[in-house]
Amino acid sequence: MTWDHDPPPGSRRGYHHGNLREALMKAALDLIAAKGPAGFTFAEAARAAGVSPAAPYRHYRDRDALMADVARRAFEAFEAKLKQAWAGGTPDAFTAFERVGRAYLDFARVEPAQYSAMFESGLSFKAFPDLHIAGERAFNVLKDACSALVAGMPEAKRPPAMMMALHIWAEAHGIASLFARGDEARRPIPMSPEDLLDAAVLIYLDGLGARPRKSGG
Amino acid sequence: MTWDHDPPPGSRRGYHHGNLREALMKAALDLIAAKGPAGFTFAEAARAAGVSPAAPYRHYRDRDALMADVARRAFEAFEAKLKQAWAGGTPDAFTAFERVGRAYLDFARVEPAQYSAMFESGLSFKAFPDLHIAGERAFNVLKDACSALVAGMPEAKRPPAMMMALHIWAEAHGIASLFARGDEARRPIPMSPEDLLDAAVLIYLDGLGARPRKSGG
DNA sequence: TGTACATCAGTGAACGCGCGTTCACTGATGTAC
DNA sequence: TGTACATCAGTGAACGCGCGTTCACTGATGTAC
Repeated sequence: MTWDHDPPPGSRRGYHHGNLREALMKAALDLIAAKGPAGFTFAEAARAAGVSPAAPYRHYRDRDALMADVARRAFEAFEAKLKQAWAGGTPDAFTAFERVGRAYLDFARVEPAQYSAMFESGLSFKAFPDLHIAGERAFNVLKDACSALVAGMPEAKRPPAMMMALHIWAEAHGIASLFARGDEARRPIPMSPEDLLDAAVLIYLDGLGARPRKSGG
Repeated sequence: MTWDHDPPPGSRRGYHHGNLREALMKAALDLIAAKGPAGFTFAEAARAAGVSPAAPYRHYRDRDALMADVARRAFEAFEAKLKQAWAGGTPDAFTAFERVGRAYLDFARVEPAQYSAMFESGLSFKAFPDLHIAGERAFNVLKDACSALVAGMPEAKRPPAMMMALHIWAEAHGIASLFARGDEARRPIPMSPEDLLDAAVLIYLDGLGARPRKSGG
């Protein structure tokens, strides 16, 4: 057995990097975290990965292609987190739904660079269909949760899950990008973003008549 | 009388530009509209304004200072539009409130570059206090509208205007930046952003118990 | 009304820098036999 | 197991380019008298 294919971090590498794609994505995320979604260059990512400026061209056509790959992977991680929070709607849809909301903001906070890559990179969905698909899949977690949440309501009063999901998404994204970001552009508010979203979701569900009545009102 | 101080657009100018500050801001807005908030340089703005690359330094310390001035002016225009839509809460607070929501999205749509400058420039509020103040003033229009809207409710059930304003703002901003933007990063949805926000506000106000009952429900 | 002078708001040339991209190349790896 | 060879994934030097910034300068404007 040999460790050549899996060098410990920081070890000397030979002529071939071994996992440059991965290293470039990590470098890109670090640079996004430090300087915003527009704040990295192909050359800089190469330097951070410890290779010559020409090396990235073996893996990506240009900077945007690298960015798109980063964003796609971010959407996949985001989808996984939301799914995990939903946990099949256990113990009940309502509880699980609130957990999804908190998971949304959590992701934006813990992984601001990934959040930026997904929503602030300015990449065209036409140019990167994979990205579009990955984004849809993450959104569908939210939409399915909405469906499950209102499934118990009488059909006539049941709101469209699509509309509901768009409302919740917009609220969560608005809060994340205005009040929960990690950089200097964050706007200070007199409460936590999590509490703010929690309250918004409660009020919204009350408005729909979709909240289980616990003690009247 | 002379027209020297107010040259018709396109006319030949002399050695002095006459209104370079204004011209630079306009150039910046055009470039933001074309290439996003990160998509312009000091040199490019100078070129667009028809002056040498050194000229802007007589008016702005650097690119960020120009950007901040653009954003500050955008906030002022935004505040004016929201105020105009609110129109003192006439004919009634509820009607006026919905008008403010539509005005919000309208601004984001008609002036995507200004919207970008306000919310996606990534400028630090610490570094540009004027910008912070201008943003607060625009926000206060929304907050005052919220106060007026819930003024008729019994005090015990009245929600805090600050929370309410943050909720509405986040929803409007989320919709604007996800679904109503002018560039390729817009996500297509099966309804108009205006209708989406309208519905969200109605449901939210119902949840608060702040909507006037017209025909039961 | 004219003149001298200070100040303002431009010019244009120059600089160093980092970026994107190409190129011929080369070391390492995988595979056919 | 060994060898020849194709392919892969890097190097490093080079290029043209636009940017930010500085500098001595200069034309236009405003003002004191």
